[in-house]
Amino acid sequence: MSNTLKDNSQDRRAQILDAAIVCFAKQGFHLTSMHDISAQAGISVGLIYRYFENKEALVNALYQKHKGALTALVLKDFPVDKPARQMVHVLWTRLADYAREQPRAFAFLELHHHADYLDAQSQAVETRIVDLACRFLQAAQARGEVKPYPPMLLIAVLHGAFVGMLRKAWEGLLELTPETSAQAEQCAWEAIRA
Amino acid sequence: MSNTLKDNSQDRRAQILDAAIVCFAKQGFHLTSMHDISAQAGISVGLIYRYFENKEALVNALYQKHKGALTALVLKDFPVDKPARQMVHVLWTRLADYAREQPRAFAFLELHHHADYLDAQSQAVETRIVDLACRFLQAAQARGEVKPYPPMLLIAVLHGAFVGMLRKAWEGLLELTPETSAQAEQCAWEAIRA
Amino acid sequence: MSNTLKDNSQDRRAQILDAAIVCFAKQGFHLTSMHDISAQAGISVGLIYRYFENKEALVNALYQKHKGALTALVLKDFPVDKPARQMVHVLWTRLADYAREQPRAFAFLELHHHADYLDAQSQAVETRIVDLACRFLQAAQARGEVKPYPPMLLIAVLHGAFVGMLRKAWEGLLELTPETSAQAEQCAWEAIRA
Amino acid sequence: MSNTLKDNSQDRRAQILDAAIVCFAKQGFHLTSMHDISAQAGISVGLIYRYFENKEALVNALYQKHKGALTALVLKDFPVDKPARQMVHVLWTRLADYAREQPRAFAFLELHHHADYLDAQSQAVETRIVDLACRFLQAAQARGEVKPYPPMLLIAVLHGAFVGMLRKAWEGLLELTPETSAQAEQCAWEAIRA
DNA sequence: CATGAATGAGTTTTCATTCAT
DNA sequence: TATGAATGAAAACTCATTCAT
Repeated sequence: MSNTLKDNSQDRRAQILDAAIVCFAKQGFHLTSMHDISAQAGISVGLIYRYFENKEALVNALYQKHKGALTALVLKDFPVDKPARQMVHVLWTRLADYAREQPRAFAFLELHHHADYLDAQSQAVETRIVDLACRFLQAAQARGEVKPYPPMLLIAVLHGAFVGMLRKAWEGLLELTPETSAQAEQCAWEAIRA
Repeated sequence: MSNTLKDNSQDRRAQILDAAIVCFAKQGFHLTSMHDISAQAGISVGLIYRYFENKEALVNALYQKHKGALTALVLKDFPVDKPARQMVHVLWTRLADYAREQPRAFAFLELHHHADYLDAQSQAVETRIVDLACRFLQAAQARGEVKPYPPMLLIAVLHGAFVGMLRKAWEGLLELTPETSAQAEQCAWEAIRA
Repeated sequence: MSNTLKDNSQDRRAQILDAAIVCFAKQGFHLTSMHDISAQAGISVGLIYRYFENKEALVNALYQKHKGALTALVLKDFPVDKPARQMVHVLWTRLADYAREQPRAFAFLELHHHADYLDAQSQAVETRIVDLACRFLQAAQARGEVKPYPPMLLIAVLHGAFVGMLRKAWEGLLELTPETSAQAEQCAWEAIRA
Repeated sequence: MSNTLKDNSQDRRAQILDAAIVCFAKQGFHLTSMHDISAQAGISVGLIYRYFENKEALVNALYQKHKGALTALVLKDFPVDKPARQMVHVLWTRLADYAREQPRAFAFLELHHHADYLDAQSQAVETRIVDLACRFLQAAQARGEVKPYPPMLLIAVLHGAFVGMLRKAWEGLLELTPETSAQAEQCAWEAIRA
């Protein structure tokens, strides 16, 4: 195929990103050296720079990739016109699925504080999904299904509850089973329902 | 008096810790250099090492100091035998007061990910308060006031909701007023109530 | 014909050398990367190594090529048996023509300091022309036309004056016109004439 | 003394600058690593950065120091109102003295091409002395002592002749004695005299 | 007790050169 | 021939920590 090169190139990129997320999830951005990533990927340090301008560009590409994937996963056929309870259910289970299947990606996205190195584009990815969530919540408020509080507050509570659950699970303090996830979901729903 | 030395010593320690929290809250652990802290404190770098073994010991001392202070503040005359709703109210308002009055301490404690450098003792401080909270919740569960879910899950949701609220406020996406705080508290309560 | 290969080969060499001189004249040896040269030539990096052992061999080939070309140009039908004034005139105008027509080659040859990387052969090229000039000057001295100083000194003054003029022109401090060049030539002549 | 610290600091700076000029004169800017300089100075690499922001700041400080010293040396009690021949004599002998006594400084200043890294201030140092020389020459032209050519051209020829002489001496092609220097001076004078 | 100069290991980044395709 | 991905050594620069004063 004529696009073998392109494919190889994409493979390398993906390989580096995969290595990076292992390191970043485990140690965070600042404790991860470019050498760590190259070693994890089984390649030389210099090669990373053929694919990413620098460490910051790499972490931003990584953020955008996974935040984008998570967003897409959550929003795919999202039950926009269904009752809020069902939206919360879909949201929660999809987040939980993602956290279970891609624990490192989720850890990277939610466990660490990114403010240091995220660029405007990465921040925009986050902003976009928050805006979307706001609109859903406002619609639900209009239908009287959820509390008439600032939508951003409800998002904060929902998101915070989810992340709180995950953190305790990561710390080994909470066993994360379908049952506990469902219980947490119920909590989250009751937190915001009218 | 021999006490003068001790006092001066304590003053110095406090002075360094105060400088450190300014830096850590603003830039995080890894982006803060010992020189940053010494400059903020108006002393020399070397002097910090008379009071703290190394950077890690300093950050642990800082963590324990503020986590301890927060714990003490929250638990002071805590309405142990009152209804859960009231306990949540006291908890929430005390946390909110602390976050408002000691924004840097709260940012340091909750904004950053500490797993890298916290030692066993620091983790124990956290463990202690979580255990306490568990007991309160179990009592409330026994009284049928809160959901019969794993107490750790309820704690995760409560804590997560509070931190979520604060994060959005820090990001400038949410105005944190007594009213919004009260609304969030109501959410949190309904999240866990039976 | 087997010549086609040879010719292509020579073309490639020339193509690379042409690209190299653009880069070296602009940025100097150390700031020019092999990738810069390959990009300028529109070929791949690896290909350069089919024609030149390494970067140093390339710069030496380049030096010898242009120093040789300049030498040939200056010496072509040089008025060996004419009065020194006329020799200086021919020398000066040919140097000036070359500097005008091949500004990059001249910049490369005279603007930068080559001592770092020039090999024996490159230095020999320079030596050869200097020796030649010495002989001309000694003949002129024998005729009493130029000062009876060490010929090398007179060469140094002549060459230095020319390069000095060019440098100021490169720096934009001096407009280089036929008139100013002629004036400088007159200076140079009077510098060495008996 | 209360300024022991200041003095030590100045000593260190001077020590680093001294080491730097040895390296830069020998190898040029790009071939000299910060480690080379630290080794030459007998100190650690990191220490250089306490005294100079970075390599570029170091080379600029060095340039300004020596260009400034040379300028001061040349201009000290310069025979401004004396005949041009005498001015050329003073100029030439002082340059020659400096080149003999501070060969490395002179090599650094004149042998290498600085355009890459010199900052505005360093360039201003050079500009200032050239402007001054222009004024002297214009005055001499007004008195009919030197050729009525663009002053910058005369400067180029004078300066070029001197540097040309020095280069040949560095290359070992010319023995630089008081006599040859005087001869070159005579050449230089006749180059520009009316 | 207090300073801050000094160290050197560690980090990011570049680039000449090689080699499988 | 020709490519350009891959390597790894070396460079600039940082910073926690030490120690002479």
